[in-house]
Amino acid sequence: MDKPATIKDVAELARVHAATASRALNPQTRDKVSPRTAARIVEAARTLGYSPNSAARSLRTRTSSVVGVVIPDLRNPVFPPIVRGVEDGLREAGYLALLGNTDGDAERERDLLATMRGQQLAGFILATSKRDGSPLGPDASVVLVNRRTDAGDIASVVADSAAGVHALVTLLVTQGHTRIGHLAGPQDTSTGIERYRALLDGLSTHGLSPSGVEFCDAYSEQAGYDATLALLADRASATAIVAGNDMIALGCYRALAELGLRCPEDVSVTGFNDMPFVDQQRPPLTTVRIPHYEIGYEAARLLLERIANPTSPPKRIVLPVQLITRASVAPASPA
Amino acid sequence: MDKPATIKDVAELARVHAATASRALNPQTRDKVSPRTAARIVEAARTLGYSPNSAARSLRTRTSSVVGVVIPDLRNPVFPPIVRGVEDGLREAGYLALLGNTDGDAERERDLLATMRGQQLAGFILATSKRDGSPLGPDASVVLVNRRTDAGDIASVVADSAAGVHALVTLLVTQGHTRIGHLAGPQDTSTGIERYRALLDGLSTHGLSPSGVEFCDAYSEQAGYDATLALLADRASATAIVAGNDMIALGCYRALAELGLRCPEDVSVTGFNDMPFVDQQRPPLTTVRIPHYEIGYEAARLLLERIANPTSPPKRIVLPVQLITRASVAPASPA
DNA sequence: TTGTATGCGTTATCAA
DNA sequence: TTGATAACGCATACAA
Repeated sequence: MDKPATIKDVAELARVHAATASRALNPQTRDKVSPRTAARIVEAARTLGYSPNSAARSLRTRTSSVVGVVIPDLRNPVFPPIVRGVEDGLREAGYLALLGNTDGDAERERDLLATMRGQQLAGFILATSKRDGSPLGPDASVVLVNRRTDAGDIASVVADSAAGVHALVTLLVTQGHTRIGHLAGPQDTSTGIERYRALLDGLSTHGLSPSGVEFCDAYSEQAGYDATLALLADRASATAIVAGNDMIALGCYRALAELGLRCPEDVSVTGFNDMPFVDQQRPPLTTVRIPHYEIGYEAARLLLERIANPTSPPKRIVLPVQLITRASVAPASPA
Repeated sequence: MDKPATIKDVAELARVHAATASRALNPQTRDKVSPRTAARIVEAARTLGYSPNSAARSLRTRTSSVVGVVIPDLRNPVFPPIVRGVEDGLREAGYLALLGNTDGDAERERDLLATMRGQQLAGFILATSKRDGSPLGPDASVVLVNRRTDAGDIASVVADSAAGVHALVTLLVTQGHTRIGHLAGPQDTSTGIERYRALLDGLSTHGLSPSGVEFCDAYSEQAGYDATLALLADRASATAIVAGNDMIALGCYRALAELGLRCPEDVSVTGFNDMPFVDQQRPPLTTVRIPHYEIGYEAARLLLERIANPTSPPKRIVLPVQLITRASVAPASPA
């Protein structure tokens, strides 16, 4: 077992030509060879421990069983379950995931995609958050995660952000809140802008408008902290705050504590994502659970579908979300 | 820009032969071509947006710029920062990471490595936890993370578990604890066994032996919960519990609460890893911080070193850990 | 310093 | 149904 066996070795052992061995070993073309010789070839491959050289195959077929997966930062807790779902979905079809982080930097993303493009990848799953630009040539198989192009000409898998925000708004209104502020996520991300729009929309169906909106420049605890201070400096009257995501909500918690405001007695707070451990915060956070793993899994399935059938119209999958009610929301105080 | 430019296109545009273009574009052999023509070739490559076909290159050179990274489960919070560090370290050298999860399943690991082996990878970074067996042929470049072979013949990067455990023991003893129990991690993992041994060793230097040891079959909250019940059923006398990691410690928290025991008043608890959000638990957890990102980064550097120089003796890097003292440890009550 | 020739392992086309 | 042949794009030993 010095050098890995090639298809030629297999062919020799099975006393056929390499081309025949190739046909027998390839599920696509197996029926073009007689069952008897096919069995002999498969047997030979097994005894030799043959595994095809993917470089040679890629060179010949101009594709591979590897998919590029590009995300902003794996340390952001929403991405691990997504990537895990992607990986599981890919592996079922014998595909592997090539992972890259961009930190939300457009230049890093360009570099990374350029590097990946040289790798004969079968396709891409992009979970980067920026909304602008179609990142790859039209010939590439691409699935977007948590992100859609305005044109809608690229396949995508997203959670139903709008439904989640509407559920939050309905919950708050039901609890008697009428002064509802918003800590919006970055508006150059599709989640940020979608949730903001959904909030405006949801409030208006109840005849309300936001009691202040602050825009965070990042989905970070610090940005949430800063935005909360700004929001409550302008108008201290909001009795409920809808945060763009859980990290922002945690920053909001800290700012409220510093201002001497209690949650939920003085101000109700909601998040988005249902990150690990937000159920153990003080108070446990009311939020919207997104099926991260399923998003990744569906994205992988969708990409494989597109690879198999590139001309089919690009699907857009929207997965349902779930309202998770916890102690950070209480009825509005009569004050 | 229909089909990607090949080296032949570049050569044609620069009015040289493909071989010359290859030499000029390859850092290794750039000095074998005159500066003037080299500049012309580089310029041509740039205008054509040339990027080398990695499949062809791999086929020719029998290697690639891709490294396999194998972990148990990306959703375990210790791994994202490690993988991120790996990725950053690799990218500095133009390498990419092919990621795979095994769920700690030996068969899945075998399958995955078999699939990856067919991909002409330059090397492997293995963060799987099982201790047994050398997973790949001796010819492969491999770096182990959080794991060492008993033989020590494979390069590895680990945190100094023993020092961390010793620091915890010293802290507890200094606080007056003499009855210290242990919720050991799985003993088929190197971290589990190392921490257990270090605990025995650390206690013995203070003339103590453990006040009960329970072995968890997984690094999970549930396993920690079960083990705590078992530990305190046998002997309710432990005033401090050293958990194998943070997840086990959280399970311990839950079990203590259920038993009506207060932490830290009745029982002090320590964890290991300093996962996100354990500083926000009730009480905030005393634990040992492991430099996860740096471990990944150093693993990547070490692997690249070995790829460049395969015959050099395999290094074993041990990174320092840091004791994080929080409210889950209090002086032993005189009871 | 540059050009020529060859082969890496596989698959697709063509012929038998 | 099988065999022969060529080509994918690149890097290198050798010749010029």
